[in-house]
Amino acid sequence: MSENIVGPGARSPHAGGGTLRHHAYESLKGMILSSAFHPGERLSEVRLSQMIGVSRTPLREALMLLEAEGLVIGRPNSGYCVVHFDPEAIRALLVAREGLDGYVAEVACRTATDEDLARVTAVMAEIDELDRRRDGRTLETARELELGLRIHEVIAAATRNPALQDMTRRLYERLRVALWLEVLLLDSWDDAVRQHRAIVEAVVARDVPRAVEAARAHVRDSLSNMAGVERLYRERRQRFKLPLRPPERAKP
Amino acid sequence: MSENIVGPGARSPHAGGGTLRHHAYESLKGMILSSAFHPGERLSEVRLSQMIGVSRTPLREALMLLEAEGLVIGRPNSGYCVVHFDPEAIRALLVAREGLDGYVAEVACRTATDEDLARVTAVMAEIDELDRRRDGRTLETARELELGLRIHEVIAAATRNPALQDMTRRLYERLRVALWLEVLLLDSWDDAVRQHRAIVEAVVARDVPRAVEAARAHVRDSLSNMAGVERLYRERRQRFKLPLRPPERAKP
DNA sequence: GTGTTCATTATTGTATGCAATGATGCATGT
DNA sequence: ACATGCATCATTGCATACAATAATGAACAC
Repeated sequence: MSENIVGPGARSPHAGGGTLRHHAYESLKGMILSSAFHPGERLSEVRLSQMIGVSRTPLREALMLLEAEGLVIGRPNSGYCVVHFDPEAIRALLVAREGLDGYVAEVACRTATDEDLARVTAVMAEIDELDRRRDGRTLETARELELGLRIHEVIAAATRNPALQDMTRRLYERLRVALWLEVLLLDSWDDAVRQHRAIVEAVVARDVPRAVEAARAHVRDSLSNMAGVERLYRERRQRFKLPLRPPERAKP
Repeated sequence: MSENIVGPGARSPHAGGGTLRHHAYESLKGMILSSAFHPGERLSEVRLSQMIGVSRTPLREALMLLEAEGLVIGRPNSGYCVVHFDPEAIRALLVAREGLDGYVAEVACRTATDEDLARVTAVMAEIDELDRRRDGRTLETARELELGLRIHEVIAAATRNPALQDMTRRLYERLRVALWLEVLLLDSWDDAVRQHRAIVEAVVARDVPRAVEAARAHVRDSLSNMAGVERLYRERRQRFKLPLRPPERAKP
């Protein structure tokens, strides 16, 4: 559950598991990605340090790491807040993702070992398996999201390129909330399965043009879904009476 | 001179100019990018804090930011060291750059405003200007590098996509030392001018396929140069009696 | 009623002290 | 001579205390 995308192989910053900074980092990231805070909510250092049970020093360091990853934003002398669901920013991230995923697929076609492809196939099999069981209408949104990320993770790993893996990992982490909303609010699972299968088949066949196009089409679909996600999200937010961009302070 | 790639518009982490952390961050980054330390050199927190004139706390935070950007690496309870010039890692970064630059060119063709294109043209004019003056064999390596980065910066800005700008900025920062060695050790200026012109013309003409191919070819050229850079670098390092990978400690 | 000013308060930024962990060198035994 | 174990030392990780800055609210003038 605490697995990152592109789990082992792409070290998270100062990966040491024993340190309190690492603990604070993981805890906070988990809270944020599981929507424990309202979007845009202000993050008080003392409150968080008490919640997590560490001093302010490691907590501040964790906050800075998370800012570097784009999950929180902070202005000097003004503290940090959770990123809000900003449709425009999400669209920009998705546009970037279209290029990155396409290129990752392209490189993976060329550099993947047979083991890499086997791993990709294995994850795809898990997706199919979930798809079969799902006919009974069992709600497994969390597992859907997890597998949807995993398939991209193993494809990125198949590039054997740490830089590409890193960029992929960062991008998906920033998109995670939005993707979560997508699978939660929209029922895009069937399409997702089809598209993932198309990507996997093309990569396994080492068919570069087809893989690139499949990967890009997948993201474009996600992009066109975002309009609907935004609408549903706006409704939900209104129900909870959350302001649009809560802490947006005056800018000089 | 303290201008980042993708200067204003892409905030550096916790961009506040007044804080000591920011000062420490900028100072350290400057030192590293100007090769003030040997590659792989160990960075003692107390020594650095005395050099820069701040306490350990903001310095530690600056180090963590730099780690997140890939300029230093740190292992828990063991401190930080400057990244060493690792040809394999550089190649991986350049492979990633090929995809990113190609995609940036593609998006820029579609989304650039006329002002954006004017800025691109302006920087290209500066390059041409430098090229003309340079016939007199005046050595202006620093300016060459600066303009070489700037042209990519303004093209990235022309995408109007913060995510792509951010990824570009990060990638070029990590590559900066390698690119510096490239223009310093090899005399690749003439080729670079030609390639930059090809990219600019294609982007200004909004010719997507040509722009993508030009951008990619430029990076591929850089990639094939790296072999030579590595050889020359190895010689230089040997002259200074620097070990290959200084602080590589045993891994369990 | 609205806008402005100032004092209060809360929160962040920085410095320092202590504890814990890893590195270093020497002595010792084989 | 080489390896092993131990003691010492340096350095990092963390917590806390203090200073500086920004947010908050009340009082006041218009």
